[in-house]
Amino acid sequence: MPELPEVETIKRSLEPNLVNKKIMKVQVKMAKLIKKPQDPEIFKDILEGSRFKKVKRRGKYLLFYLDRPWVLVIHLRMTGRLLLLNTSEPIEKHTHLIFNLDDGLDLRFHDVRQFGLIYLVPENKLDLISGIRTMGPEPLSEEYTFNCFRDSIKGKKQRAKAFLLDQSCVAGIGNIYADEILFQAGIHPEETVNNLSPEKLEDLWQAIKDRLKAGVESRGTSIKDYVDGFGTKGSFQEQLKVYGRAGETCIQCENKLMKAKVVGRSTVFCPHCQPKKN
DNA sequence: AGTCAAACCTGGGCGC
DNA sequence: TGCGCCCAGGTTTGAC
Repeated sequence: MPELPEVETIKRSLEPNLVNKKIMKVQVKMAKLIKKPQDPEIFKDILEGSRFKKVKRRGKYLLFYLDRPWVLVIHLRMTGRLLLLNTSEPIEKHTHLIFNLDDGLDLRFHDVRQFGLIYLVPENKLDLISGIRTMGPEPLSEEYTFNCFRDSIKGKKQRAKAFLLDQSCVAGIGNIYADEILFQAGIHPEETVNNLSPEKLEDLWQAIKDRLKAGVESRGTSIKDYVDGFGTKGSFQEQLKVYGRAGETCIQCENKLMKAKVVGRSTVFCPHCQPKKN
């Protein structure tokens, strides 16, 4: 479900409402989602009595720092949700984890497909989580300069779509934003990245920053499941130019948008505005 | 180094 | 209404 803009929006909705809140009780309803530590009782023992100090995002991961040297790390994968609700609210189906806080609110983890990942690791051992250990640069950070981007692409023979979806190349992009970025940059999803001209590389770098930034400003894309920590939908779906529009008309040239499988993911693009060189 | 299919799950939508 | 099939915002694994 959520890509960088959605996870960032969730982070922003949760942080002001979690900082300094104490976890009174942890209810584990589906232990298999807790990947570390293995024993859910240890998970509960460390969390109960802790206070949230800070919430961060890294790629598509949410990091909840505590007033103990431990970090709660959550990846929402496809259908995960984190919601702040009154304890009195009925517990919806597919709610797998509940944190009862000291102000009458719950932080609840809800996940229809049960793909979500939950970890509790020592603050200085975030590298135990392989997806974080190998995570590429944050595309909206100041450090993600054109030089940084160009270096990250140097020598790569992946297709453009594969590069964007590879979290070790650049953090946080998923299927929706990958298609939107490639359309904006005018790059065919199957173009090999080391074939791109310097101009096209610049376009791609700009498009990564621009589309992700626009997604954050619209508070994410709500197509099926995505909502922020208060259940509020985003609005970036209104600005999608290719994703979900296969067979419809390109907004730039009036040709028909094509659908293809690239890197095992459904991909929509305009063959005219995103030509392939070879 | 890259690509591909399968696996992990449930539910929605479609054709019949 | 029901059945079977395909699809879905992500990532890992193992085979080539």
